[in-house]
Amino acid sequence: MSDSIDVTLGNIYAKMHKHFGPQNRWLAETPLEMMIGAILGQNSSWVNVDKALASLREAKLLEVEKILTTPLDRLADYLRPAGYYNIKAQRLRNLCQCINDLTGGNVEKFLAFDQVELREILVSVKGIGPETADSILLYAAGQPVFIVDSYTFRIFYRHQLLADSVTYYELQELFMDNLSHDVQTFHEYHALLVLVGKKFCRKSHPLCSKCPLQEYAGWVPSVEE
DNA sequence: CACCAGGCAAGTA
DNA sequence: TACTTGCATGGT
Repeated sequence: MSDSIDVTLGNIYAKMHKHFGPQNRWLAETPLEMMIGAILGQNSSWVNVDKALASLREAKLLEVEKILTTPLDRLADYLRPAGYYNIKAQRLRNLCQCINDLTGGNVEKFLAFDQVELREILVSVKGIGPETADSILLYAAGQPVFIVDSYTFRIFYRHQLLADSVTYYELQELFMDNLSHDVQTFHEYHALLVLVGKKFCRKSHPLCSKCPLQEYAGWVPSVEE
């Protein structure tokens, strides 16, 4: 077909990268801070997560031991700006308890577990689901896993690039089967999807004609053998 | 004012 | 298994 366009996940990435340029995403100062940020970021804006992280840092609570020993209601108080502060305080506790149990509180050792094993450990922690686990794997452990989030679903669904019934793992598999497993690329791809989602693919809005991915709407991404 | 933000677990049928 | 609901502050 002379008028067909080549729709691959690589081309979609290239299109976004050309439109927005490279992304310098926020990165926490330490791996533990990354993990905490991943939990605080659940269904919350990062502006507010940063405030919570800053107050934790100010109070010198960014340590496994401190999070385990600080009274839950006091810990929760620092988390207020991030929302869901009671639940998130407990979730931070659960993660730190897990790190303590497995490696005596040694974060480096904890993150050095084999990728598959670490993922199983993470999702077994109450309060850590698929996306939070993958965020920790990519950003804190430096493992090449693709993070699927609500923006990823919404952007691809709205452009009719996938059925609404696909699961987290099916979509993750699609990306990981068709992209090179490169940490930096996965960082960038995810960041660009978040950007496109915020700018051109918001909830309760129709397909946006200004979206750089608009020309791909209705095509089925070709898959490598 | 209404709506939304880089989810997750628990409850219901 | 497949929905629905609670959690909560702060920005647009």
